Amino acid sequence: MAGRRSAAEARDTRAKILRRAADVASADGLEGLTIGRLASELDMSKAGVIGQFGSKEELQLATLALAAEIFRGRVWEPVEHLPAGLPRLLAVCESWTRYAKKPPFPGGCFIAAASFEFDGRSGRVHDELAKVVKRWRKTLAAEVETAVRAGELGADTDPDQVAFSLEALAAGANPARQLHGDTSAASWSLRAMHAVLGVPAPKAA
Amino acid sequence: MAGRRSAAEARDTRAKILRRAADVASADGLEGLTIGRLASELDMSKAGVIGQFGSKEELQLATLALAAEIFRGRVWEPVEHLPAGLPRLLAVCESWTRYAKKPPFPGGCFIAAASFEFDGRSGRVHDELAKVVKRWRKTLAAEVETAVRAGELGADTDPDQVAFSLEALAAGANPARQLHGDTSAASWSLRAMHAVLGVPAPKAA
DNA sequence: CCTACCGATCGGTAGG
DNA sequence: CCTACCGATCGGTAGG
Repeated sequence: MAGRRSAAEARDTRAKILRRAADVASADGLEGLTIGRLASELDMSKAGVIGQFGSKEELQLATLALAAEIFRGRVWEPVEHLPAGLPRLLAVCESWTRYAKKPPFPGGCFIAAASFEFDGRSGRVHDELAKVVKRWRKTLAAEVETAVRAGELGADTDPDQVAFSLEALAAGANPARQLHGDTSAASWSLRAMHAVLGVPAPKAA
Repeated sequence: MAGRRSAAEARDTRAKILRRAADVASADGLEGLTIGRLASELDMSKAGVIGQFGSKEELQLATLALAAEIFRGRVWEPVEHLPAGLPRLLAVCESWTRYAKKPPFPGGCFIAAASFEFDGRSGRVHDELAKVVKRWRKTLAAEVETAVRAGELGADTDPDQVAFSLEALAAGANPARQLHGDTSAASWSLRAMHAVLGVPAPKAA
């Protein structure tokens, strides 16, 4: 036991490491993620952890890729089948808000936290993060464009402006919930998103 | 030379350390702030740096206090003299946006970054940060209430909802500018804040 | 505010 | 994927 493993076992181990890495990084940041801590929490050796990835940076990139995949699975995939334009955009707001309210990681939305953590740095993690977020923004902006063409949103709507606003409002739910314990954070977030899209908010809660 | 210093010299040194600490922490986080790095950048010994504060946590708290003071000086104080309510609220949006566009620290707004960095942790830095942000939210919400009483905002306006939205939109300018290099981040932010306050945006840019 | 030092932990490697 | 190990750096202290 404890020697080299089969390819299938190695894949399992890799997945186990990444799950835990995402949990840790969601709370303590991608930089606060350390190989030694991961090893002890997983009852593995440091060499066993890092051997799967080669370097901490590769581990960070793989963790980011997992988080992006989970985000997509929880926010985009559930609404993908809906008609493009405003209906799907509103559904995204809802799945996004649900995601922010019950995040898959203990520290909340990983992407939002990492965006603020790495915005001032340089390197591959910064670059990859920028790519991931830009892709999501483009998805949102394209949806806004469709809604404008369908006449569901005003002709003077700026898709990039709307995409920026939605993202900022979604991200804001994170510190609101976790820093201040605001239980209404998700509902604030959703109502503000609705307002951006010109959907009237129901009176009171 | 290099022995004990007078009280006045010690104060100067303390201020110099904190300035640099805020610069470093704005880019690399309050946790990424290390005593050794600070010492070498300031051409001091580690003992000289930490001796002023006693522990890293105290240094983090002092850095946060400085950042909060600078924020207040750049965002609130310039508009404090204006009439309370919507006029002052709009002026806050402008000074806030200016602040986000030309931040006093290389890594952008310190408070926003720290909020996302520490929202999932516990301890004195988390608690103090929560206090600082809550104080600011209360200032905003009070201003909204004044505007509602003056009839400048609709009677069904929820002050906490508005405060949340403004803060999220201001914070969002940070990763937009630094992660994606969006030069329009500040203007997106301002226009979205205006929309929240029911102020019509000027057509196009 | 300095020198000199402490134990702990960092990322990572050699070799099996 | 483990043991055993590397140099570098971490936060912090003693003592002047």
